[in-house]
Amino acid sequence: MRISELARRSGVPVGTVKYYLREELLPAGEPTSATQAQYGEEHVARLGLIRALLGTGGLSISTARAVLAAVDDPELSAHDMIGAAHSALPTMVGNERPDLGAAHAHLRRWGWQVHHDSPAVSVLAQALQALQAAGFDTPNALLDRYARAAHELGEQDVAEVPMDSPVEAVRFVVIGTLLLEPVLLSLRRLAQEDVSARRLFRWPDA
Amino acid sequence: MRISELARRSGVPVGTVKYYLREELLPAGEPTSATQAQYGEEHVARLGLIRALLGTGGLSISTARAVLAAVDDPELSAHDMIGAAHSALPTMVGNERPDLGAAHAHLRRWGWQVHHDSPAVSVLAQALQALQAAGFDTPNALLDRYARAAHELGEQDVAEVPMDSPVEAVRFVVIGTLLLEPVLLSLRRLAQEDVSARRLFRWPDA
DNA sequence: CATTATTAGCAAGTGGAACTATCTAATCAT
DNA sequence: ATGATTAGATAGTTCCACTTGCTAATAATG
Repeated sequence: MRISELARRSGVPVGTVKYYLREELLPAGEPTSATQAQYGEEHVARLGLIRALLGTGGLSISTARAVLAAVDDPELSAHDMIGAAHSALPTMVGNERPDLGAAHAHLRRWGWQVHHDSPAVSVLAQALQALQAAGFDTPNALLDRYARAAHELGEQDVAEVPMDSPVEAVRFVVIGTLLLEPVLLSLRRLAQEDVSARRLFRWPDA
Repeated sequence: MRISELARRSGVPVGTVKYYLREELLPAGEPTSATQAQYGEEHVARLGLIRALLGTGGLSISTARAVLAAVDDPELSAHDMIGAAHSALPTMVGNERPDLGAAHAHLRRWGWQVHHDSPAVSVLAQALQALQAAGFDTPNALLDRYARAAHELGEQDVAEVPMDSPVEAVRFVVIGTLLLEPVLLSLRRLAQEDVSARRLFRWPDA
């Protein structure tokens, strides 16, 4: 398959395919001459993954490159995998490092064993800070409930990782972690709608 | 307080404050002359909220404007509020409308009462499509567990909405829905880390 | 074999988003 | 009255994810 067919099959414009090649998101095809290369089914699948990461996953090109590198790495061993996957994932931090104190206090309260400098801790800390800056109170009870729900999900996520193949496991963790996020968020919103509809939520006629 | 002090207090550069004024994210101050205006504490707080929405919340300027308009609207009545809040929230869709069939099938299975054309349904549908495009299998069992966790959170979210003041309620729903999202996502990742650490997750020595 | 289409690879351009800088005329602070 | 500050407007900047336009080489077709 040549580039134009690859473009047709994947629904990605030729120019964009070339761009992804340049950005090393998509591996080069097998060159058959100075101006031609062959692409296979794996390229079609890879483009599907790339579009999913960039679109729904909301990743930048450079983050996607890191994530895909993790997916490709056959050396990635075991428990480090989740760590590697997570550190390849986007942190959306950007600005100064937030105060990790509150976040660590919560983690201690829940007895969670996590790396002290895990990027997710920074994200949590920053999110808590943002809530505070926005004047939104976050009592422990609320966070505890969120933590419990998150922990149930985390257990299920980890339990489902296919243990027979490291390559598949990395794929599973990286993609599952990232692409299930919008699923989770939209389900939460839909659940809010459902609950509020069920309660026929109304004000006492202001 | 004049603009330079407002900028100092909030940590937002003067030029950016002016930009937010232009974009109608921040209400104008009380003008004291043709070239001067007074700002108050509410402006400082509002800037905190704006930065939280734009930064941690990941909203665009135009989406933030819609969200803030919802927060400001004292008319917004009751159960419509959650709907209004949600429709003001970002959909991150952008491209063509996805096939809603699968999403609706799940919602029917769960017996959730949601608006057929709720934006969250589109987000869910698109996320499911992205998973499929990425070659990631999402069996019903997995989604069911996610739905159950999400529904628990949704119940708690709705139960905590302060019913005594419509204005506060809108604030709570909009900010809570948006700014707790990164909290939830980071907690899920941390829970994954915790679970995988506990299991001393290892391969059988490849 | 001649002609047309396609391709790899590269450089430059585009459009949107979120600021950031500059300027002017008015006003304030001392 | 002299320097600092401000509102308001316009223009410029930076970054990002493409997109366009090229060239020289190769492939497909009649």
